[in-house]
Amino acid sequence: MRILKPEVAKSRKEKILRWVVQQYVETRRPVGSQMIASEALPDVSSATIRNIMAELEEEGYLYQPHTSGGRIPTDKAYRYYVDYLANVQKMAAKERERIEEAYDSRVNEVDNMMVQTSRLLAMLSGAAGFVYTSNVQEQRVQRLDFIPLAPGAVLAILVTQSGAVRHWPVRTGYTINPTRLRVLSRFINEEIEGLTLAQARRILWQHVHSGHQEIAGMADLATQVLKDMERPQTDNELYVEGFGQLLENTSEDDFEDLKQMMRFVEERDRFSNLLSEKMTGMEKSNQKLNVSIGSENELKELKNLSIVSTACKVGDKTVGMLGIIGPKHMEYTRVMSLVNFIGSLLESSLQNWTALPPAEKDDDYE
Amino acid sequence: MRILKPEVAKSRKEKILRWVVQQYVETRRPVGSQMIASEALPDVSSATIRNIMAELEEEGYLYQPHTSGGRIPTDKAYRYYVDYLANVQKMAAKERERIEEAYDSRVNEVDNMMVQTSRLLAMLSGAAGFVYTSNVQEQRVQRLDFIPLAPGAVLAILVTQSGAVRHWPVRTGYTINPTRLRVLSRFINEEIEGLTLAQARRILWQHVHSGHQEIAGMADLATQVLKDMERPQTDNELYVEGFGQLLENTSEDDFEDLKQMMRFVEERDRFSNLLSEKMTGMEKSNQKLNVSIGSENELKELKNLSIVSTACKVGDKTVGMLGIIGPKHMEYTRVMSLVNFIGSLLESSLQNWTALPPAEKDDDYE
DNA sequence: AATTAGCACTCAAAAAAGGGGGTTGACAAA
DNA sequence: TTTGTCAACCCCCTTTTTTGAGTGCTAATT
Repeated sequence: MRILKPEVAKSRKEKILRWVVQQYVETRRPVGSQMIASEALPDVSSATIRNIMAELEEEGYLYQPHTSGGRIPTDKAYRYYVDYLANVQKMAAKERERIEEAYDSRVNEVDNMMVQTSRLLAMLSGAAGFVYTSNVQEQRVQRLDFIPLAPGAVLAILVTQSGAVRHWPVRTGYTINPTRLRVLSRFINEEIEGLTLAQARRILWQHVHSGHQEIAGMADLATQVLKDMERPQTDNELYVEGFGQLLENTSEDDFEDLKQMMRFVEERDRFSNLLSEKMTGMEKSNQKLNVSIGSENELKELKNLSIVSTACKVGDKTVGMLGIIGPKHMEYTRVMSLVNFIGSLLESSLQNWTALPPAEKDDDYE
Repeated sequence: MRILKPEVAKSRKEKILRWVVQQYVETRRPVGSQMIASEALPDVSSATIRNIMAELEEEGYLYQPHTSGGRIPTDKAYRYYVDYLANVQKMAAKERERIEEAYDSRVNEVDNMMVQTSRLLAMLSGAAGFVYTSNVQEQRVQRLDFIPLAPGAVLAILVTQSGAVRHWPVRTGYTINPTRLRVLSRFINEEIEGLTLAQARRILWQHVHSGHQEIAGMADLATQVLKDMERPQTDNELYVEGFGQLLENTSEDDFEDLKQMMRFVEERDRFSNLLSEKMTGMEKSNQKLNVSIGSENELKELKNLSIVSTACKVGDKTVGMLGIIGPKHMEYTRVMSLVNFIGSLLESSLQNWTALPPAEKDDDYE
């Protein structure tokens, strides 16, 4: 993979490439040979650097927006930078602590971990943060309960083993005897605990159709609940926060890019799909941290943006992803370690609620 | 209040003022006398119009950004426009239907009404939409239930009479017998149904301290639940969606304004406070639809933005607000009727779940 | 063979220099 | 009170000039 010859590479070519990337990320201006000569490599003349940069251009790492006026990194350069040049540094202990604290106070403060995590990501990265929970249909049921709300109305509450809670109101049209409701709930829980939503639905359908006695008279309710479980539920799976942050750290040049990006992200489906694909991809290759640079995303809307994401596991099951999306010219080293770290925080937070002794049968609920 | 003399006003001055506002909203360019003369008032010469516009300027309705080159409306003009000139037109029946449909399918599709409503507002207005739920502490409890999650962990579920559902995990540290949990739940519900959260907390505290038998041994749990109820919960009260929309319909000139606005909105607290104040203000003056134009907001971040909002009632109690926030030069007539309409939709949707026969005692839950 | 100095050339960005078009204020006439 | 007219204004757009950093190339140097 390492394309550049070791000797030259290590000593100069790589150094120059790294410098161009860093400089460009910092200043957002094409980098020229003089600048490098004077600030990074005082012992080498600008002419030499020009030669090297010409080589780098030929190899596809640099690119001149105009015949003269400095060069800027290509996607390939960023990729190389991320893969070989950016030392995936651990974050300073002090910073870790600071973040950890912020995380704890936020995540415990509010029931919705996902939103808070996205927000924290955004705040710390200066880009937009997201948390994506993988397809709910594949998650496993921990409990499905019903709370009588009012005559003719019941609140269904679904808890998955990955700790997500989903609730929705169900209209039955008629009032259900609360005792029977509890019986139903108990029955259902015995049947479906630990199954995926999809499986659970199948089982329940069978029972509804076979007119199981515990369900008798409540077929309506059961049917409705099933229908609601079935829904793609696209929306609640994806949390994106911090457009403001992103805007903040963006110059007017990127206005159009941002517009496009937002349009894309606000079509939740497309962004969800992207993340879903990415997730399975990462699962296959057993990758933990992923960086997708510009056109690597294969979506024209994202050609000037990068996504840094990490898979989020509970036990050995990938349950979601989280990360940030921001301009291609971002501080990869910092952001990568940040995403990495917050990912681990969320994981341990999830673990807290789910990796408890496998949901022991407390079916003496009666 | 009506400052302009009726005769002149009705016939010309107002007409010109209205025309300037509408034209400016449409084109975003200063409006000159010729334009008005040729397109709006062909029977009047441009010189006359100049005179009138000079008056309007003197009275503070118009303002010249440059010594020549047309005039643009001041905040005062927008205010006048909104108050007297914009006929608060009903929306076309067809459009109403269309929206109603969209609303139904979205709101029923997903458990989170608030987010969906915000999104719909954004989509239809082209600005950012928000829904704000007023201070949870004042909302009334419908139910508080517990679902055993795992040994040592319980999920608390709170349903308010305005239909909001809040849930959070509680760690007890030790496993609670589910039967006793149910007893507790029943006991609590008997005690606090219909009270405000604040009241409920007070009552519960008393019981915890007096060591009521139903609570015995579960003081830990109760205490934790109380603590969680007590939290300001600032975050879950405010939903803002559609920055993308807003960006979309914004020219590069407003970039800075937008940045400021987003910064402001993403500091949830400040925006919440603003809305909270606005809400009490509206409640006092018994106002239904409110429009705050530019500097009327008394926040420099919003000096170029307007907020159109409506109070949202369940029964006769104001439970929240919803509306849109967008550039000062928006189509007020359209947006106002839109906000109005969607407000009524949300209201009736809430009513559906809450104004049912006053939550009959189904305490035979046992 | 690699490096360097020097030179002519290129081109984007910034500054300067025109018009054009629409607007205004003023004033005199209707 | 309204209107016609006109000089002056000034934003906006386009064109031109200037400037400065950067490049490629070649010949000289190490």
